[in-house]
Amino acid sequence: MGRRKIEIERVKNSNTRQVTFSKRRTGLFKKANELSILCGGEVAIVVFSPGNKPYSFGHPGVDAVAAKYLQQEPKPRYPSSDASNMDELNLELAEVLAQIREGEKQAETYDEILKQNDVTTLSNLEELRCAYKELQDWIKLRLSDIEISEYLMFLAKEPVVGVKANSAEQE
Amino acid sequence: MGRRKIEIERVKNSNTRQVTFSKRRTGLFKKANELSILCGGEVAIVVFSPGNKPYSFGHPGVDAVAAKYLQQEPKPRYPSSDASNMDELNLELAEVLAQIREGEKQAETYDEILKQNDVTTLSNLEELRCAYKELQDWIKLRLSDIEISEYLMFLAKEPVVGVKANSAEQE
DNA sequence: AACTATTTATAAGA
DNA sequence: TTCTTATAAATAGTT
Repeated sequence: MGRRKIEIERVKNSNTRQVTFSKRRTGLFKKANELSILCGGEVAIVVFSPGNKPYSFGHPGVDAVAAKYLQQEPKPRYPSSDASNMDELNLELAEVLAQIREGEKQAETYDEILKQNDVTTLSNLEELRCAYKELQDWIKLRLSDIEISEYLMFLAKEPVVGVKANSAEQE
Repeated sequence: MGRRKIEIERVKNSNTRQVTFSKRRTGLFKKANELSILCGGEVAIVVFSPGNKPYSFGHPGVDAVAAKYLQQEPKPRYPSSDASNMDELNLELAEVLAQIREGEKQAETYDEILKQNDVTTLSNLEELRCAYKELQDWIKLRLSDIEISEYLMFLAKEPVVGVKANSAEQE
């Protein structure tokens, strides 16, 4: 998207990396803003620069996004923790862990393939690579769901932490 | 950026809006991914579709970035609950997340090995198998870390973390 | 889900 | 650093 095509890999030169970060962060926030306006969706972004400086963007704000997320959940989840609610949580947690275990079994299957050393052709290797990729994607998906709920829990608990207005983009 | 220039304003047609959302969300996440790789930065995005479905992207993970973001906030941010305890929790959580991050990098390394299709000898295969096994162990470790962090959430007396099953990913 | 005509983002250069 | 511009990439409308 510039004078030359670049590989997506860590930019070696520190200075160039900083410049790239600034440009692309601007672009990312612009895209996020457009998305929220075009589709009426809510968006929150937090990003750290190579120099570890935090930048954030949110429409209409991270806390609002969190509130919406929590609202859409069908089950009441925030009463003073009584027994029945705890049971409910445990059930949900058990569900997820069951899924995780299921995935582990899948992983073991792939491992079995690897243990049979008769994988010699490239086509087999490619097949293997795909299976591996699928596994990774599955894990990411699973983790992503867990992470989002943890993240939003943080935010819900913390009304003070909003997303700063995205002015002063300088670094 | 398409057949015609469009104004940045709410897309009126519901169907078109949904399509636009899907396309642009994909683009946004791709950009975020590129940014994190090119610049080694950390990125987290939470976005809601017009149909109110949540999507998230995080490198190394949404909660990891969020925790880092929250941690460096200097101001007291837990007015009602015990501040020192909450800070302690945050620190513990951050530690776990740091370990997770480390493991993710390791996983990426293994993935790189697999992507290079020039693995042809049996010795290489054996090496590959070991790498894969290590990855599996790492995954198990990581999953137990997640359980720990959820447990920490419990200890924080927080409204319980609801983990949402991620079925029906279609939108 | 694919396909392109265009618009938009941006890498390198000034 | 900020602006410019050639080029790569994203995407709006179409099939």
